[in-house]
Amino acid sequence: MPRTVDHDERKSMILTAFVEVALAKGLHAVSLRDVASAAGVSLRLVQYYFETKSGLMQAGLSFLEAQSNMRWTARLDGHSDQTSPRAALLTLFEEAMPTDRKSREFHLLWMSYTVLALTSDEISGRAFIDSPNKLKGRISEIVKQGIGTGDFRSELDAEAEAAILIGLIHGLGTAVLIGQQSGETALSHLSHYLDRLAPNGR
Amino acid sequence: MPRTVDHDERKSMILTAFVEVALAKGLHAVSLRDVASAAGVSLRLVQYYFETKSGLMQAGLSFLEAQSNMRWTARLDGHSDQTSPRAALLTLFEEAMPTDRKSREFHLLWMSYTVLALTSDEISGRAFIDSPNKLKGRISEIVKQGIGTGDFRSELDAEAEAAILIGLIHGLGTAVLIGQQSGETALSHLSHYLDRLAPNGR
DNA sequence: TTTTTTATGGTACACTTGTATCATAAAAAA
DNA sequence: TTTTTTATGATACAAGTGTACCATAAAAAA
Repeated sequence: MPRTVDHDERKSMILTAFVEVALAKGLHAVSLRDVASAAGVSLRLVQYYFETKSGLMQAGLSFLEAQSNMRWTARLDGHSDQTSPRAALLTLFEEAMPTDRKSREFHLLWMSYTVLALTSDEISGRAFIDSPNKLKGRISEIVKQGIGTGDFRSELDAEAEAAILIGLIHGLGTAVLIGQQSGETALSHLSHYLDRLAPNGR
Repeated sequence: MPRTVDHDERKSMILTAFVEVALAKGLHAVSLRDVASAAGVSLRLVQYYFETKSGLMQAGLSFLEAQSNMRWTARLDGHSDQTSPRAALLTLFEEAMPTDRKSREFHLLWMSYTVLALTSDEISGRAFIDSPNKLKGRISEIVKQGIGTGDFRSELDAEAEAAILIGLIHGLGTAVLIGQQSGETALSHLSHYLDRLAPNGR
């Protein structure tokens, strides 16, 4: 096995270029040549590492997912358990809102992929169900915990609350992304909403 | 002026074909030839009526908006004023959830256009802010009215409530669209949420 | 040193795309 | 009836696309 080059490193370099192009021209308009040129490699090399365009697109999605997961764990590390349920949810919201550039980029591409998965079948739609479901599970846990500690009202249905909360997160996130709302007001709305879950809540 | 043909009728016939193709292949993959063939006309004719592809795309968006407006007014006619604020909001939700085929199609295309507007500048992004803002205004009115009649708690901030509600509508709508949630559960969550706005609400 | 495998470059092909051009039927206006 | 405007058809063109094929440097294995 000669010329041993780190395959994964090469791949992620190309994928970084892919993301760059997708952000500049739109995911639907990405071409192999664009990616190659953005990565500073030949067209052939992109083919070599991803076989087909469809392969590149799927790898791009996985790449995004991985990056997002890293972000989430980095953000939620340390924060665990001792903080109040309310603070935990707020941290979740802060991470989920597309406020900084990186996050906005992720939201945009994720949305683009969602549309693609809904129309063509080049992209499997499973990720777009599994990923929010995972988040929903996390939220549900926090809500349950909050009910247990008395931070939240005892009559709350944790599952239903979690469904509403991810709906809110997604809806407000999109509103921020398209510029209908600022990130700050969205967060204040979420905070306002959390107040109502408390037993003494207005 | 010879050969007087109803221009608008011809246009909307072609636009119907456009929507059909966009649903089948995805908005990003629509070609003028596809539309022409779906409409049973020549490529030249599509050019004749819409000049350029960009023209067709923009006309397609206006077409969708117009159709959606017709649906909204048709649904909300008669319902006005006498019904309770809660019932009025529920009707709004029912209309906004992508449950039937027509509504799902609209949601999908609207989302596709949103993505397009965010990446390329072929499509103006204003519609995607104005349209939800109009809805937000309507909701805000209903909430205000509900506060006035005592149906809703007096301490509510109508504007903030409206922002939260459109966020919820959008978020849950997308969840239904991608199949993460059924329309029924989404509606039940919304109904559940509305309970909390009442003065006696849990 | 020869051979074989890995990694990379160059390029050609068939196809689709949007757009532009030339032609023409048909009906109103002269 | 002739002329002019409107509506439609056929087709050509240049550009960009994904994919396939052929070559080759370089390093490990023989």
